[in-house]
Amino acid sequence: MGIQERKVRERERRRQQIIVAAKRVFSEKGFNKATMEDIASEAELSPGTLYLYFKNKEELYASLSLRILQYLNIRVQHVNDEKNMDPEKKMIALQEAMFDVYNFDPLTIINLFHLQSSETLKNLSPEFLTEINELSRKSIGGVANIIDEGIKKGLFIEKHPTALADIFWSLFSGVILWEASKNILDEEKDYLKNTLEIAFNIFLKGIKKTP
Amino acid sequence: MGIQERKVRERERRRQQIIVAAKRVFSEKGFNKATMEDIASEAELSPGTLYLYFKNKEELYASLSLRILQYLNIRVQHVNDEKNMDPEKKMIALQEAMFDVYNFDPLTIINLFHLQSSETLKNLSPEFLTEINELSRKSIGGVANIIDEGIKKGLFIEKHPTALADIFWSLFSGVILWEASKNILDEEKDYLKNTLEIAFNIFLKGIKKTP
Amino acid sequence: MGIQERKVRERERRRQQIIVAAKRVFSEKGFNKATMEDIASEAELSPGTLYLYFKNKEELYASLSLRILQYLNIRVQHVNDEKNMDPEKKMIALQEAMFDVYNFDPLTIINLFHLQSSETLKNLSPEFLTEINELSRKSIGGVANIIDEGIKKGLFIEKHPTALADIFWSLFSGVILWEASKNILDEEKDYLKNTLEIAFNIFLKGIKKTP
Amino acid sequence: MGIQERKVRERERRRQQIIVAAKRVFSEKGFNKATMEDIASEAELSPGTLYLYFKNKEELYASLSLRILQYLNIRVQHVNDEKNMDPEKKMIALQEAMFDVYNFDPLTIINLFHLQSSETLKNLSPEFLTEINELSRKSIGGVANIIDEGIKKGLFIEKHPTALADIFWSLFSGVILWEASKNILDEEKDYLKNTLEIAFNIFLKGIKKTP
DNA sequence: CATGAATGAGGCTTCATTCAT
DNA sequence: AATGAATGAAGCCTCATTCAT
Repeated sequence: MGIQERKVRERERRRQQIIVAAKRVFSEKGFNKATMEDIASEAELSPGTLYLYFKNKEELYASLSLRILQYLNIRVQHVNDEKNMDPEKKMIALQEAMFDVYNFDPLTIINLFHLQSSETLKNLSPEFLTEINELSRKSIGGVANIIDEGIKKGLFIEKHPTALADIFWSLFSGVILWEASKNILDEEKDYLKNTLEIAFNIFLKGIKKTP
Repeated sequence: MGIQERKVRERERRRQQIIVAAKRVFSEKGFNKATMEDIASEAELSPGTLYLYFKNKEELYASLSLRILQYLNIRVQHVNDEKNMDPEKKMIALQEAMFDVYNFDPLTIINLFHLQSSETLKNLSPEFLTEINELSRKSIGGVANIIDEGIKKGLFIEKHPTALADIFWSLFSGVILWEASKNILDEEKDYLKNTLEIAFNIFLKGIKKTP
Repeated sequence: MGIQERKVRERERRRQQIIVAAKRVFSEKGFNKATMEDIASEAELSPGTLYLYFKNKEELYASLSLRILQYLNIRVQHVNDEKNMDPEKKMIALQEAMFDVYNFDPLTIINLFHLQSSETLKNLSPEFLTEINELSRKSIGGVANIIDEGIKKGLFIEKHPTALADIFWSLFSGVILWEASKNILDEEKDYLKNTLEIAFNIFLKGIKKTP
Repeated sequence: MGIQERKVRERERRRQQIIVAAKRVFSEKGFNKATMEDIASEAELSPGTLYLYFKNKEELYASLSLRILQYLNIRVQHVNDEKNMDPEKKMIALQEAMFDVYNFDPLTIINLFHLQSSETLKNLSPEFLTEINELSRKSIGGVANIIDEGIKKGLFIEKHPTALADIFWSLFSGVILWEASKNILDEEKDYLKNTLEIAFNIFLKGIKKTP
């Protein structure tokens, strides 16, 4: 039995090893410029080995995003499930959750938003599209729930909650992508955290009903 | 001289012809899946001809963005230059300007944001990077100016104006990319305009000082 | 106009150039061991060029067979169309026709039979399968016609003409493949022509009704 | 010693297990599309194990043919050894023998003829080539013997007996391959047995001297 | 200027084979 | 003996770019 378990653990470890390498390479070069060879050598494996763990380049790439989306999802639902917390507090908790997720793995979050805002999406297999789609919907649905609660309690402006949740999501991804992009344009200091905080504050203030 | 001029005009016309084709093809397939062959045949030209007008595929792609950025720039400066308009009005005028720019050429705007939020950026020639960088800075600088004015007049919250301008920019691009992406994920109705308007309202409300 | 024609001619010439090279390489190495690189360098072209004329390796391979099958077809129909020739004479004419086709391009005939008697068939695109199928059927149908005529005239044994035509075809391809194979097994003298003639004689004698 | 024997027996059993699996997989996919992995999993073994019993893929493939050739050989010699049977009867016995061999293991017979009529032959190791060559020669030699007897007794036409035996062999393999191929081209009914019988009859009639 | 055929580098992927356990 | 994960060589094919016409 022990032997079986160890195999499973080793397999998982190897998968991780590849994922870590892929994350680094994809982040540095982007999906198209990154080669499987690059990733293999970053992972100190042979190219063929990658295919024992991932069906193809696309699936490897999408795997990164799936993991982080799942994590994000859990965090959003967590906030959602708090019974005795008022919507505004929940929004702040949400902000913290998204911060955490970002900090947990910034490269992958950037990858995810790259994926979501790019051509690559068009070439993904339908299964992956569906999976990503569902996970995204779930997360945004969670956000929409919280906002809806606020609307119903007369705290937030009366707009379609999903639209507001979309805007929340757009703001988050927009800021992250734009700051990442600025880092490429000129390697200036990284203002991300600060900017993100201001952005969230503006959003919250913006959706609150004024008395 | 007339001949000289005509030549110049014809050259410019041909360039346009290519740009129009490129815009369509890049929008449909994304940078990497679009081939020079695709663009050539869309422009009813031969592949070789493309290289008489653009150094390479990358430069052709970036050219699209440069044009729209220049236009956006002009519109932003216009708003900026209004002497007798209070900052809040200017923000609304800005919103309208960005709407116009988007409507003027949605595909290219999406292209621009794809470019800005993507791997492709990394592979651009330094010259292009600089040019895009400068144009973006100028536009955002214009936005920052307007916001700064509002801050100085005690109308807007006291945050770094450039940070706020970045957020404004991020929100705009974030919403556009996310809506475009949703269109890929599932071909649902296009809520872009509506969402964008709500987003701008929230932003404006969010940066206004409450009495 | 001349220019157009010349282009067409040159294109055809280039196609031939590739076909000749492919024939040689496929004959020498067989479908699977032959690489596109091999063929390209035999044709003194770059690998990419092959793909301007043939969709893929498979199609290039099958093209060889199609050409010879078409030629064979014509020859068979020719014999078939002779009005004033008795069936036995026609059978002999048929034999000569098949000889001619073989002599016209032995390598390709061997290729054809290799193709037809091999696994490769299974991996061919459906279109090619259909095309080869139809051409083969036509040829064999022609043979069957002639045999049928003989049966009706009471000259040949009363068996299903298609079965007899199949046997005729099998004998032809069987002898050719077996002799080719013997040439590999040990480079002995080439008895093909002689053997083929005896085989045909036996066949003809075998299907003739004895008084 | 008992232990020794059991080991040998078990080793042989395992070899059989692999051969059976290989037969099935090669028949279904052909030599090149069949992977060692396929065969291993069909045999419910790991790929590595295959290499404990066969030097490589090629040798495994050829092994199948060797076995059936040996069996065929025995059957042919049997007929050959009949003292009190006239040549024509022997030819009929031969036909029955070949039928039996085919029925005993049709897939392998088809494999054998595929091998013999294909590119794969060229890539076989010299040792295997020699072995197959010798076995084939023996079988055909046996056939030639019988025919020679018939010729000497004035029953069969006066052609080189080996040539006639080659034709006999070609006819047999030709019909089998062609019918197998037709089954691929269009999954029509299987006329093999019937066709084969007619073919043999024609051959026999064709080589008999007419009074 | 325009063409478009040709190039050839390079990527993804497969799979026979090996070897540590 | 058996395993099966890992290897890495090699093949097919694409496509940005060039250049002779």
